[in-house]
Amino acid sequence: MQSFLNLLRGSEGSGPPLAELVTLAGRLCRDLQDDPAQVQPLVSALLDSQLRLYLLDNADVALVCARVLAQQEQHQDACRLLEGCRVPGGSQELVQLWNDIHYRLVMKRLGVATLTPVQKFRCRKRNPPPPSLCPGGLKSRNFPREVRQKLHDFASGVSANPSKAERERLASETSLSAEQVYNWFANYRRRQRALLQRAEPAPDVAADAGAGARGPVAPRPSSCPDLGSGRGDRPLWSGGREENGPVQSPETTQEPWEPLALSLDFSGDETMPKPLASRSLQGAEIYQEGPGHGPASLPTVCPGSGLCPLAASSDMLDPSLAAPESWLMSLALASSKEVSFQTGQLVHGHGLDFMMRPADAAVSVSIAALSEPSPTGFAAPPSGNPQSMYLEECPGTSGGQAERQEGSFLVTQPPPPAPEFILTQSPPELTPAPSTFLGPVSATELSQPLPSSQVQWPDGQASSDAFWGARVLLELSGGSLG
DNA sequence: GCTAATGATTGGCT
DNA sequence: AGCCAATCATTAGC
Repeated sequence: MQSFLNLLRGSEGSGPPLAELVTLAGRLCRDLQDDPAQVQPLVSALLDSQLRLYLLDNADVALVCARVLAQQEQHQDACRLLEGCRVPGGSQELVQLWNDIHYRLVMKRLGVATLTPVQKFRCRKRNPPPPSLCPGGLKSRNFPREVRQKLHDFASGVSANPSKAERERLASETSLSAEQVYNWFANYRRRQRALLQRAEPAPDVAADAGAGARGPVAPRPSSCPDLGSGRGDRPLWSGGREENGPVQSPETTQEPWEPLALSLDFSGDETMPKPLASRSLQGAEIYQEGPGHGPASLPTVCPGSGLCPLAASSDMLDPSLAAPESWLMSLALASSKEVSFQTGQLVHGHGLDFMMRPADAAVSVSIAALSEPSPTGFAAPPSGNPQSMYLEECPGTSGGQAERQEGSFLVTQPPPPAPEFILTQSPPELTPAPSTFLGPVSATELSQPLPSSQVQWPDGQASSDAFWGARVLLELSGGSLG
């Protein structure tokens, strides 16, 4: 120490110091930084030296000197010192010290002993470190947008549970580490679940039976790569800041529909394509046929020009119907577009079975969900009190005088006095149409623009089990179908 | 300044 | 190792 001070004094006035002197000063500072009795005179000598500008280009010298100044409450001097030093490549430690100094100033000003993380952040924003300390500037902690988009696309389009090989590939493609990719997907899954749980207003007891909330991801059919990881891994259609997944057609992004609050309880069934489920109750849209079975092959949602405007007023819809019933309904509607209603006709499509039955009032759609893929046949009408909602065939675009779109329905809210929505406790049989309801469908009416239909929902069960086994029993109970 | 989103960490569990 | 919940620190958007 003393020999260094002598060396320092001997070097003054003779031009720039030797690099060795600067290096020695830095090493000494680092070695003595925890010894106040020695570091104080060292710092005084360094700062009093005519060579201080050179010495302070050493990161350790600058660090220790500024720290000592800060400890002596000479914050302004410490900051000026940090602003003046030219450490090659910058220094994280110096930036940290810069921040610490400003934290102390803020604490002093506010009269507090500590700062919250947010207060520290604001302090850093207001007092960015000098460029000489961080030449590259402050980097955003968040991943670049393109990176997040890529990860999100993978999560929504392929799997939210990528294999190790997939994660490594994504890591190389995004310049992230494998651990970062892993964390991203873990957070993604977790937050998608949280999103669903938050949007879930009422527990569905029946739906929860037999499927633990933390159960493993339901196996996905090989033909359904899109949905593999379950209830939480699909993006909302238009909610939040998340980008839309690839399932959504470009057209849908242009629609001004309000995102419907989701209230899903798949309860172990993780195969439900939530976006479709929620969207199915939103606005005018039709489903176009898609190949194969299962949600991944669901028809592409596209806005129908007045066709099938589900949910005349979506805000009246009970969010608990957003899925999966509504989604099944959508499937029903989608599939029903493919057929003409024929009494007794069995229709297969999209993994669902439909049967058209003769009746004399309205269309009753009963949905029963099975846990196994449905072969043919029909699900027994659900027991208990089904919830009911009403469907009307789409009125189209011209003030209700629409073209007939066979199988295209409009979900309407029930007339008053039903306050909330359409979930009335009704007997398993057909719910009588309200007075303002358009009423039963006659054979002749079915060939007219606005046949009415009524849908009965099972209580709970449909939302509990796998979509794959869902059967829809579409009972066409209105008149004979000419 | 507030709030929600985001990335990371920790500890427990299988 | 992989997943989870809880939590923290940071950040963007308003």
